[in-house]
Order: sequence, then structure tokens, then C-alpha cells
Amino acid sequence: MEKTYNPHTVEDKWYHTWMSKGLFTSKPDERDPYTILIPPPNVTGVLHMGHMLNNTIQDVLIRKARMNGKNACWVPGTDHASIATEAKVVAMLREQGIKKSDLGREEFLKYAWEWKEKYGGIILEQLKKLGASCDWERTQFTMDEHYYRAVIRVFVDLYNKGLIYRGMRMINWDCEAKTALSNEEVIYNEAGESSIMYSVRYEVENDKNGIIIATQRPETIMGDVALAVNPMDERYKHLIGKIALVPFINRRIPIIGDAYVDKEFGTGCLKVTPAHDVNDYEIGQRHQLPVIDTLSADGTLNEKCELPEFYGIDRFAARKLIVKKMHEAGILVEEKTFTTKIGRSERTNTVVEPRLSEQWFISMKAFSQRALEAVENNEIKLHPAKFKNTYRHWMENVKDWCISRQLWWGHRIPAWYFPNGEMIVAETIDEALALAKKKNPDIKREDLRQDDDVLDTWASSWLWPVAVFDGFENLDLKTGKIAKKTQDLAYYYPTNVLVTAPEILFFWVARMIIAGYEYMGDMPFKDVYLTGIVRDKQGRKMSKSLGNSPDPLLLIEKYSADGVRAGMLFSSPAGNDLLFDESLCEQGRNFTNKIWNALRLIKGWEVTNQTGDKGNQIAIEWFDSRLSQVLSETNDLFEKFRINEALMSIYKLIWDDFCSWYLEMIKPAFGQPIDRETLNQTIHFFDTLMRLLHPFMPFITEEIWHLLDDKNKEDSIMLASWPKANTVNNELLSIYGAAQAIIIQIRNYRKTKNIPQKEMLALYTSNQNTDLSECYPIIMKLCNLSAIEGKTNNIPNAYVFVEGETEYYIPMSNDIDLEAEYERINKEIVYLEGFLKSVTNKLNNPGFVSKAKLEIVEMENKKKADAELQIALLRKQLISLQSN
RNA sequence: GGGAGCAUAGCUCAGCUGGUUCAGAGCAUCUGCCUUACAAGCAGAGGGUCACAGGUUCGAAUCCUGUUGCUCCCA
Repeated sequence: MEKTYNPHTVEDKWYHTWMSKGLFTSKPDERDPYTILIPPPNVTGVLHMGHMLNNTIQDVLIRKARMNGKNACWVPGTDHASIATEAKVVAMLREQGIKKSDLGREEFLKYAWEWKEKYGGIILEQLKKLGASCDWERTQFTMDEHYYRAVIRVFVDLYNKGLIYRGMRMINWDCEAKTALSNEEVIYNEAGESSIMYSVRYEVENDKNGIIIATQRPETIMGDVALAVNPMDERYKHLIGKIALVPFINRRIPIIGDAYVDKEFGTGCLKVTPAHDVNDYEIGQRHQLPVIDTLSADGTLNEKCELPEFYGIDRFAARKLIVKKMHEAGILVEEKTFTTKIGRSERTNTVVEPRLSEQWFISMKAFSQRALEAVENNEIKLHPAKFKNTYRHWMENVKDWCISRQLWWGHRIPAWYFPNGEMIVAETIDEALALAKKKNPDIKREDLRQDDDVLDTWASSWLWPVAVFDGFENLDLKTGKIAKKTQDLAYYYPTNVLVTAPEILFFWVARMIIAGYEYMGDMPFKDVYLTGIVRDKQGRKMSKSLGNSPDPLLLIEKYSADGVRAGMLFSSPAGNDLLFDESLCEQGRNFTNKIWNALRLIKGWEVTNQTGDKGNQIAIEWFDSRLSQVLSETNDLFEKFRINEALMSIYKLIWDDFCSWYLEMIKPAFGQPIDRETLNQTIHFFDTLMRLLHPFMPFITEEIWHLLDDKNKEDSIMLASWPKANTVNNELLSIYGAAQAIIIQIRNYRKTKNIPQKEMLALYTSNQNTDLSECYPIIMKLCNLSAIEGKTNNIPNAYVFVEGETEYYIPMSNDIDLEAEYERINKEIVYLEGFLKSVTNKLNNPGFVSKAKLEIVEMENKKKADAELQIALLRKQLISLQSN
């Protein structure tokens, strides 16, 4: 056997074996299902550390469930990610010198699909390297034909139910890409940008002074519909209700009072331009003001601005122009430079324009109620639970959801418009035409024009838990209910766990819950495990632009998939950010090597049919108990979704308890054989440990499992059963704990006195009739003792220590350093006296004795007695040292 | 501006209904060791006023109030 474990061939071998045997596939049967749906990564994505963490956790859960005898089904897939993908395709085309607008919709989509076919599957392929046991035959894409149909049908259904409506809304508009942007796609430079505040005088009817407003955007004044001041502002109070005139075009607009206006900011007087600012829009709504939209989609001024010289002029050129014009007219009172935050498009970096446009909305309030309750009363559990607060806050203040996007890549909104402006919502153009003909028999197919917009990505992924099982095929549009569940849907829904990032708790998780209750009348999943964000060592979020994210595949190359999986899990409690450090993967890799070497040790032993010594028997009994103990702990931790702690306890069980203690205890002397019984037990333990570890480190556990004994080649540890705990012998564990303490004392003695392990020592004890005597063979073996004997007479030159109520003596050679011994024992006594004092104080406190629980008081009494005894024993030893 | 969360060893974090799981784990550090499975290792050690200030209590890392510092979400 190789001295170090070589994972590369092993990992490839087993992944292929698992795949070719179809061990990942799941079909409904009589077993209980255990289902996880992957949060579909964007097709544009390549695997990053966040995916690594997220999918490792899912794989751990699914493999554990499979071993528990569940019918485990992990459904993989990808999200079409409308904005992100479209941006990628546009950029790719641009490099080839092709403009999206020149292509037209059909042509562009062809390119987009090509792109998707080529790159869309990369991330899933990468997941295989990680060992992900997804049922790849179920791989889904949110724009698969059946999925597309589902999204459209749900749109029609919600429209029929009156939950979808069209409305005006201020959106973030990218004038270059000519598309709406979500808030997330608008980037603000933290430091701010330099801008100019212009103070402009407006004439006011019947007031010779006029009024001075402040604005950063003078090119929008032609869209003004009012001026606003704070009603409490003494300077302007008298002007409220009067009429001002918009410069150059002399539109008559009212001066209104609105508390929104900040008296301190600018001149304290605000021009209200509802079409071009969110706050202005809201003021306009409050005061029933009209909306005058002077900007076209490409950012140029249009005829609404009433000044022909500005038609078709870009907004920034228009700004310069109007400033000049105002200057000439003598109404520009002041120009002042200041710093402000300007929103820019993430994609094109152009200044984002607030723009009023007609959009589609889902009204959320009514049908999100059930989703709120479900989390409130723990029908759906969030892990960690602290996210409940966040969830509640959002759900209680839920706003209507704008679902239309001015893009081509995505699910096109199924609304058809007639020439007269009327509209019909239907799944297909044929249905739309049929409906249209009822209203107007003369209408023809060519007369119908489909809405140009597509749906928000989340408006497809929120259907994921139902759509991956084809649930919407049977959505009856007459009743708005799923008429019949497919076999898969009936079996796998609700799924068990969703593992995802907290930042999409609302975008995705909450909406899946809403859709789940709306269409299935049931939750989409029972538990939600929220992972943290993977950050670098300095706490910065890992990102491409910072270049601080390691390439996961290179990491796997370097540390093996098992090593990286362990590394990801070692320090990532649910919901806490993970400060990723490559050394964690190293730790994981070292662990695989440790396991490998434990196998090498066992494999190197010759077997004898003679019976083993007593020490082996007690070692076996002890480890069996310890194993059962950790197993119950682990099961408990799994139930609480404390995955990292589960791994850590198994890690310690294998490294410390099994390798450092157990194997050392039973290890035969060099060249000696081991008895068959002990070897068989040891192999059995090793087998159990591998099964315990398998969900975390699937590859090496499979390899070792096969090498341990003659397994049937067809078997896989993937399908082996999760270990069952035996009864834990607590008494034995505590006896063993004492034995360990003694061993450590003796090792310590060797260390401080520089006595090599090879040199045999003798140990004397004041009390030989303890339960501990069972462990003597082990203590002798691990400490290389010649004997452990009862002390009959005084041992003059001895190193002494106290464990429990017993004194132990190691006779020392003549060059004993009395001084040092004296000091060591004295130090011990001082510590114990301090301890005793605090315990005594407590017991002397009448409040404590009368009010504390009885067990607590008893415990303190015992502590006191123990401490007193130990002090007495050490004092005795001091005296004997002195008499020396 | 509104909301939520966090602060414990050098780092990452456990610490449940206040009391032997009470100050703990892993990593890192230091000191010995190439001891026949493993130096990707073994054996041992050191290290914390539990952010600060009050309060409740016989008893507070834990409960309450305030202060400071950080993080996230929404606007």
C-alpha cells in the first residue's frame, strides 16, 4: 500500500461506478422519500465557493438519508437567469460586432440558446467532481418546454384570479441597454460622485420676487408639475397655493406644501417632476398631480418637453444646453458643486434614470398570509431560527411584485394586444385568437401583438418545487387548482430540506412558500438551511472582481474532493459566514491521509488464532461505548442541522479515539500477530466509522470500505446502512476517562524528566481495588510500565500524583530534583486551596444553602470533600519528601 | 430613516430552561520527538476581566437596561 493516500484515481473511479450503477437515481416506491431540490445555479455561472459549500451540505444530507433507508432524491437543474444570461449573450455578440437591436428577437434567442447549450451545463459537470449524488436523469432547466408551459399557465391563472394586474411604476431604466433594472442591478459608488446643484428662479403669479428652487437635473424642468415647500417653512408659507411658471414654456403649476421637503436641503424649495424621480412621483400621487414624461427610452428628450430645439437631444447634452439658456435668461442664480450618490447600471455603467412605465405586478398581500403563518408557527423551520424575524418583517410589509422585464431571454408574457389597445391574456396565440374572436369576429391572427416583455427570473424559479415534478401540467385554469397530482409530485412533495443563501430568503424562498400553498395547499419544504456567505480570510466577500476566490476545481485537484468538502464544512455553522482559508482543505486532506494510514496499520497485521489479552477486550468494550455515544450525538446534531459539529465529532472520534487511543491500545508489539477476535472487531469498528463519515467524505470512505474486508464488488457504502447505536456503558466511559488521566500524567512525567518511552517504569498505587484495575493492562501498555502494584511501604524517592481518591507513585532514579518536586506539589496545593476556598465560601453562604437546588448543594459538598482529600494526600507527600 | 443580528483564546466558533459539560472545541502558537501506520505524523504545554457600565439574583458568559463597535436586510 502507498504511504500516502492518492485520491485522484480513487475519486474518478467511484464517481463513475456510482453513476454506471445508477445509485443516484430515484423512483417512487414504498419507502419514505427524502427530497432535496438544488437551488438552480444560473446557467451563466461557473462553480464558485458558495456553490461548493451549498452543494456539499446538500450532498451530506442526501447521502445520510439514503443510508437511513430513505428513497433519497436530489433534483439538479439550472436557472435561465434572464438578465444575467442576456447580458452575457449581448456582450458576446458585441465582441463579434453584432448589435442585439440589429438581430431582432427570434435571431437573438437563437444565439442565446446556442450559448446556453454550450455553457449552461458546465456548473453541473463541475458538481460531479465534488461528488454530488444528484439524480442527473431529473436535471431541469427553467426554460425547458414543460417548465416554460408551467410558468405561462401560472401567469394566466393568477391573472384570472385577479392577482396579476398592470400598473405604472417608477423603475430603474438603463438608457443604453434600454431595459428596466432591478434595484440589485443599480450600483452606487460608495464615495459618491461630484455633481452640480443649480438654483433657478421661477416666476410666481402676483409675487414679484418669484421663488428659487434647487435641482441637480435642470433638463427635467419641462416635466415639472408643481413646486413644493415644507408647510412649516416660514420663508415660503405665504406662497403655498399660488401659481408658478415653468421657465421657457410658462406652464402654470401650483406651489404646494409637503412634509417630504427638507427645509435645510438646497433652497428648501423643490420642483416636482413625477416622471423622473421616485420621491417626486410619490408627492405627485399625494397631490393628484399629472405626470409629464419628457424623456424617451434612449435617454433623449421628446416632444413633451415643448421646446423643439431639445427634441432628440441626449439628457446630458440637454442639461448643458438648458444651463446655458437659463444663464442667458438670467434666472440661474447659483451653481454649486457637491457630492452625491449616483446610481449606475451594473452592466453598462450609464447613469440610471428613474422612469415611469407600465409593468405587470403580482399582488402579494392576500396570498402571502399563509406563507407567513407557516414559518411563524414552525410548520416550516428556518435554520438558524434567527431568520424568522427577518422573514416576518418582510412578509408583514410585503409589496407587490413587479414581474415584467424588458428583455428577450425568458418567459414571454402571454398577453396579446388588439389594434384598438384591448388586451387578452391566454396561454397561446390560438387561445388568444379564439377569445378575441368572441369580442370581434373579424379579428385576424396578424392583428394580435404579443407583449414584448419577459418575466422576472424569480417568477419562474418560485415554481421550482412543483414544476420539477410536472405539477402544473394538471393545473386546471377553470378552478385554479391542480386537478391531479403526477405520481412524482404526489410522492416527493413536500420536499424535505432547502439549502440556500440567506440573501435570497425573500426573492426565492418566501415566494416558493407562497406558491406552494397557493397551488399545492401545502408547504414546499419542511426545513430551510441557510448557509453563510463564503468570505476570504480578511472577511471580504469572494468575488470575481476582487479575484480573491480560489478556483474550486484547482482546490479539488490539490486537496481532493473529500478534503475540500471537509474544509468547507469544518467552520461553517448554519447562517454564519464562512471565512474561507485554504488550510481548512489541507486539514481535510490530512484527515484522509490519517484514515489511509490507519488502514495500512491494520492491513499489516498477521493474525493468530490465540485469544487476545484482557486489555484488548476492555479496549473493544470501551470503544464500542464511545462509538455509540458519539453516534447518538451525531444523530442529534443532524436533527438540529448542525452539520459542521457532526463532522467535527466524527473527526475527533476517528482521529483521537480510534487512532490515538484505540489502535494504540490493541496494537501488537512489533512483529507480533493480533488475535482474530480483536482484528475482526477492529475491522467492524472501522467499517462503522467509514459509514459514519461517508456523507461527508464519500470517496475515501467507499475506498476503505472495500479494502477493509472482502466485500461483494456490487455493494457500495452509499447503500450501506447508517450505524445504530448500542447501549452506552457510562460507567466504563468514566473509568476509562480516569485511566486516560493517569496515562497523561505518566506521559507528562516522562516528558518533564526526559525519560524515553523505551525505558520501563514501575507504578505504585495506594489503592489497588478500584474498578480502574480493569484498565491496568492498557495503562501498562501505553506507558510502558513493568507493573502496577499496591504500595506496601513508603517509597522515598517518588514522583507522586493524585487521581480521584488514589495516590500514584513512580519511583525516581537517584538524581531526583527534590527542589522541583517540592515546587510542583506546592503549586498544586495552592491551586487546590484556592478552589477549596471558593467552594467553602459558597457553602457558608446561607442564601446559597437555603435557596439553591438540593443537587447543587450536594455537588458543592462533594467538591469540597474531594479537594480536602487531595490536599491532605499532597501534604503527606510533601512531608515524606522533606524527610528524605 | 426603519428593522434584524452579532461582540467569548491569536483565528473561526460552541456554550440549551442562570449552578460540574463552565469558561470549552478545532485551527494556529510553543516545547520535545524522523518511537516500526501516518512529520500530511506523535507526545505534551501555554493562552480568555466572556466588548464596556449598571441592574436582577444566594449565584450571571447566560436574564434586564444603557453605552460602544461591527454586520446584514429594507428604504
